[in-house]
Amino acid sequence: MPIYLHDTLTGKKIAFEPLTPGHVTMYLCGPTVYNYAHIGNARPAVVFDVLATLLRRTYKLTFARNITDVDDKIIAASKESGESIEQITARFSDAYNDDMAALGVSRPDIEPRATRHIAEMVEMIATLLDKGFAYEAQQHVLFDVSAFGDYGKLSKRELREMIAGSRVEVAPYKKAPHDFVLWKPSTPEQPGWDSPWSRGRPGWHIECSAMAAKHLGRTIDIHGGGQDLVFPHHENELAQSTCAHGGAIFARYWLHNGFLSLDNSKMSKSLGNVLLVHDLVKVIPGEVIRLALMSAHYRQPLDWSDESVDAARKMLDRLYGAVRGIGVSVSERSQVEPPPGVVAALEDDLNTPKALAETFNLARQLNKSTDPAERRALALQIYAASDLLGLMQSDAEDWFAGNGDSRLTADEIEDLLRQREQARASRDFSAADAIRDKLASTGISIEDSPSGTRWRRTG
RNA sequence: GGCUAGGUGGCAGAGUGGUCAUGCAGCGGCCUGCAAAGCCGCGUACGUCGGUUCGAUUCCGUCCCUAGCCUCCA
Repeated sequence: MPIYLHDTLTGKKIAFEPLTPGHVTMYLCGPTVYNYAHIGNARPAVVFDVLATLLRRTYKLTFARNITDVDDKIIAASKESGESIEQITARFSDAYNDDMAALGVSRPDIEPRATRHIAEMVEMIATLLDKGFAYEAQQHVLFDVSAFGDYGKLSKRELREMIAGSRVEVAPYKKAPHDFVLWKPSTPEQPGWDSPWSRGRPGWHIECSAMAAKHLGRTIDIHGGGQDLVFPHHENELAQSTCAHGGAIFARYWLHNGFLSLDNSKMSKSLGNVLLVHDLVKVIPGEVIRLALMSAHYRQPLDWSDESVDAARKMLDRLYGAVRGIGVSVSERSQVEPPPGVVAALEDDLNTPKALAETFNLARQLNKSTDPAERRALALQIYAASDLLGLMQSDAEDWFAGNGDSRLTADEIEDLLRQREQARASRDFSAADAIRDKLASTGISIEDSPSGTRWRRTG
């Protein structure tokens, strides 16, 4: 079965095939490291992590996700805090990787940093100047949008419409409003690099073009990012790369994830409703956050709320509850082929909600079955599906032991359960229920079963 | 104003030209000392108005509404 992906450029879901048989190249726009990542930033990281896992089943994958470590926002942050730019970018890029790891996001194969690719950017800008796609003005270098006939094709905009609706303040050195900066001069206190045009720094868009070309080649298979990057960032990348590389196709498939809202409103600093992954992972299990981000199709809008988090937690409770008590080792689960229904769902443009539904169907079958061999086989299937999705990486017992606010230790709980078992054996049900109530009041719920009593933290 | 996506049952959220999504919540039953968990069953869901069709939630058009983008932004 081929993998189908929705391509923004053509607006269609098309069968995926890499340029080089057997080898896929993928580039994802990563963070600008001037602050912690918020929950909206985590969506593409998770989405493309799932895609990477899926692709690696069939292909060799080279996956690059950049780190933008030169940017006006970083300069501003440094000015504000007094912390050096190097300290800020080091601190927040480490934090980004830690936070994403907490969500089960694997490191990409390559994490290019903008500041280590200035030479490549300068070279690319020089090429664009040579070929007449860019011009120099007052120490700036600008891309001449009018020189690229396909400009607007990715974001499906007509240039004149954009100009009509434009709110861009036209800088005096620009020939046309939508020409964008490839290189801009730095003041002495700003970070800068020598170039033929000025001591300065690159524009944002050229960074990704240069890094993608260096590490993945002139034509990459998949280019991803959030929907809001389509214009202008990806449109501009597309223009630069195509023009610099003699018309070579820049990206063969463009993938964009939908926007995440918070309690049905846009996350923004001015509203003060920005949720940082860094804070969330302290109070919500990473898998819950990850599942919440996968509970809607990646191209759909997704609303983040206490309810959506709660729903994700309950879904995981159900899955862990099904496999609980069935001992499966890590090496065993890694050897099992994931269920065909789950694979098919993901191969159909990464339909994670459907993949989850398929997994829940397996859980129901497992719960229904009384045959130990069948139950075990189904548990392995559920684990294999979860491995594909990056979920259920905890032991089921640990999951239910959780880190709730109960003050009782596991030993104390087990001790109370033994007392309750004795009371039940002597049919002293009021004593047994008193113990159950006591446990419930500290956030422990219990379940009797033929094989003994289980407990879980619900607080 | 322009562009691009959407509008599915109490909620979340897939999908389809004509018998199943799935999860949560609710109701009834089974199981249980009672619960919990689990299992079984139930609820006449597809924004509006038209059109195509034997038949449309699914295709086409209109309208209404929502979101994102058009400016840094995942």
